Amino acid sequence: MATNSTETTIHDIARRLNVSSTTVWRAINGRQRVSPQTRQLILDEVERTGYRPSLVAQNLSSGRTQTLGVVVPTVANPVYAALVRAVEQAAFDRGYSIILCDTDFNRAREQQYLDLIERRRVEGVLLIPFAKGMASKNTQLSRLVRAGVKVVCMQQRLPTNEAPQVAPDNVGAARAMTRHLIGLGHRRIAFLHAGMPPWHLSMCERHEGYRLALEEADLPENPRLVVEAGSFESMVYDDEGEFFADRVEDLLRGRMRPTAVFAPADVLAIKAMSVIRSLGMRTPDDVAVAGFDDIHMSAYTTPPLTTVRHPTAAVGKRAAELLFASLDASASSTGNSESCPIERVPCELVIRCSCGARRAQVIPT
Amino acid sequence: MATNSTETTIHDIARRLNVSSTTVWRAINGRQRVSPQTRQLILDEVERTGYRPSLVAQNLSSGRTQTLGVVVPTVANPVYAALVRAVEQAAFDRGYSIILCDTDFNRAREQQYLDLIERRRVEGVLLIPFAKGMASKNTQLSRLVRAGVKVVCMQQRLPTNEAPQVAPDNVGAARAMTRHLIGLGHRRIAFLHAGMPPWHLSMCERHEGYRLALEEADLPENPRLVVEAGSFESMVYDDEGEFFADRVEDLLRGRMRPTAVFAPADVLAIKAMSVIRSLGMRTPDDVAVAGFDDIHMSAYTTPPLTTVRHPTAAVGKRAAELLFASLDASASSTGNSESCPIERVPCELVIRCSCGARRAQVIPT
DNA sequence: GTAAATTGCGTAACCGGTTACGCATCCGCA
DNA sequence: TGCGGATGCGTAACCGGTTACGCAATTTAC
Repeated sequence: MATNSTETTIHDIARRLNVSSTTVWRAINGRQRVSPQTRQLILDEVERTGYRPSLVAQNLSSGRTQTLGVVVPTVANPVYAALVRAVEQAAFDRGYSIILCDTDFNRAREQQYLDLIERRRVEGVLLIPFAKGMASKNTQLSRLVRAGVKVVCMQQRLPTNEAPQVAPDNVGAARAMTRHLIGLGHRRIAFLHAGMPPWHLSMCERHEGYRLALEEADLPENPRLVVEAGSFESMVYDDEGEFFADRVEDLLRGRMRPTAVFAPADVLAIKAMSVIRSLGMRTPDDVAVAGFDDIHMSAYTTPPLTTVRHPTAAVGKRAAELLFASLDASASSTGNSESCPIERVPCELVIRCSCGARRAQVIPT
Repeated sequence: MATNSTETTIHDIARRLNVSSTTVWRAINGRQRVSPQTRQLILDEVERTGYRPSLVAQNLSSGRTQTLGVVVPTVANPVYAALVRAVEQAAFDRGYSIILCDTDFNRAREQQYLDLIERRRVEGVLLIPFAKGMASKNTQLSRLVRAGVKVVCMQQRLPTNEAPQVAPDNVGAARAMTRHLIGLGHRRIAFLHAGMPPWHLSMCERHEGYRLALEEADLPENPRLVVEAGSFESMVYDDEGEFFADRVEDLLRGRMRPTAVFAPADVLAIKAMSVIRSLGMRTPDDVAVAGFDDIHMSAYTTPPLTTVRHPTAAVGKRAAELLFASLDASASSTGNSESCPIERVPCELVIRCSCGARRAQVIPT
């Protein structure tokens, strides 16, 4: 029962003009023949009353909601925000709306959202899967997939392989960056691991790239240079920021002092530079720093940050394309592919001063 | 015509159990009496089939969509992202979903989104009104308001006073920060204006606060110290970043060289510090820098940025509260308040090193 | 023992837009 | 004059959940 009084319906217009609502529909949608006079009469009335067809009703009768769910740990993270943005643009171009679901790194909330999304009958879901306790089975997600809702993961893999994924080439890019550092003469390169496996798989992939590059160069990986610097959430919320600072300080004060630090996220790298400065050391003279993501601010830090350019726009766009392709396929045929490929988007190295470069430079990997 | 095959409805369940769909409804919603046996039979079947009621159908029949539209210029801006987050949390707590509309600073897109939002029959809209050409009448917004959709503005005022607004106390906070700079002995304080009036009213308000503080201290405002440093969009997208850098460089190289720079947004302040460094000057020794917003990164810049803490969480939360209050009122009575108050949320000064402080300090305004 | 109230459940209509079907009416053409 | 087809429009049912109404069966009350 509509509480709003001022909502004009197709039936109101029909009644006022003594025609059937079907005729009004035809006049508005121009799909079937209506006499020019009747059409004009109806369009005038539509104009006069400011009638807008209800998408709620259209959705119900068409069985299509033209809506996607976008589930992310937090839009406060600039990388996730960029992904959301890219996805949103792609959806808008296809006439789809985005329901934003910010899970706040919270597993229960994620599950609640996935349930809500299912009840809202969204056509597809774009997911950055990341929440405490992710290792266990994602019941709601499995439900969704079984219910025929298309799901594509971005940025971060799903431990269970239930949905196709689009992500940056974390291993390749981290390897290239580590190679770059080795090429600059660094032999003691630290890695600031944030996020325990298997929660944050992309961090693990970047770690893998780091490891591979060391191996290639016959440099044994030194466990004392791999710092478990706290959970990823702590980067975004300051609460545990102290823990991170303490770990980095331990690293820099220890006997195995690195000449370079590779932080697998710019937010971490920037915080690391802040710690370095607070210890009276200088970047890059005493310690070189490299990041990952190339968030907007990284070009303006002191010194500007050498980093990996995370192709957020490309990842988001590609994920949306994959999702729409999947929707189109299931609309036309019984497209039951069941394959869940992982697509990798290449990254670039952005060489700036934090590793000693004089001029900024962009290198494809 | 539903294309999905696997969608269980309340009628399917009813048919399978030889009861009416009304009975199924009653068993699920527990609002009217059903015999224990029938209830159990139905609940078992619901469980077995994994039935989830369609919110699309519920929305149509109830006339309430439990959905809000959130319209922002871009989630790439950390301040807007923080507002979206706060709003999203508040909405989630009330069982509402958020449709995210990123207008990309684009007027036409904003209008398209507002139209889409109206057709989707959202119950309310939270808007950060800001798009090129905003000075002209916002036709779609007026439509919405007339159609009875509740609108609350955040962060930024609407030139036409059509909706209540929640915003930080820009004037008061900018005044307090300018006072602080004056108190430190600065006499030539520059203001980096970004965004021509009347597009970016909050920038203008901050400018007003700056002006008031100067006036109080009997310091005449020097037009050469007020730099029109490009549009706000240029801060977020790098395209015109050069223009900003050039203007700041002109300022610092000019004969009226300031001893302090007040940038009415942290992203601007951070870029300004980057320019200062590139000119071989130092912050705060040669030029002090103050920002506005206290984005997450500002605590980790070199040097850490003195800034105004923008109460994004409070603003977003309050805006959502106002919107819900308005929805509740129109549901119960004919609540036709027609008043569009502007609510101001107080800010704090966050004193860090970029203005010469030794210890970080937070001061209420 | 009968009236009244309660319980359990079905029917039908509604929310607003969409669509299959069918029936007049009108036109062209032979 | 008659036939085929196009034109213009209305009827009714449907999408899936909700709800007013009412009826029969059972329980309670006096």
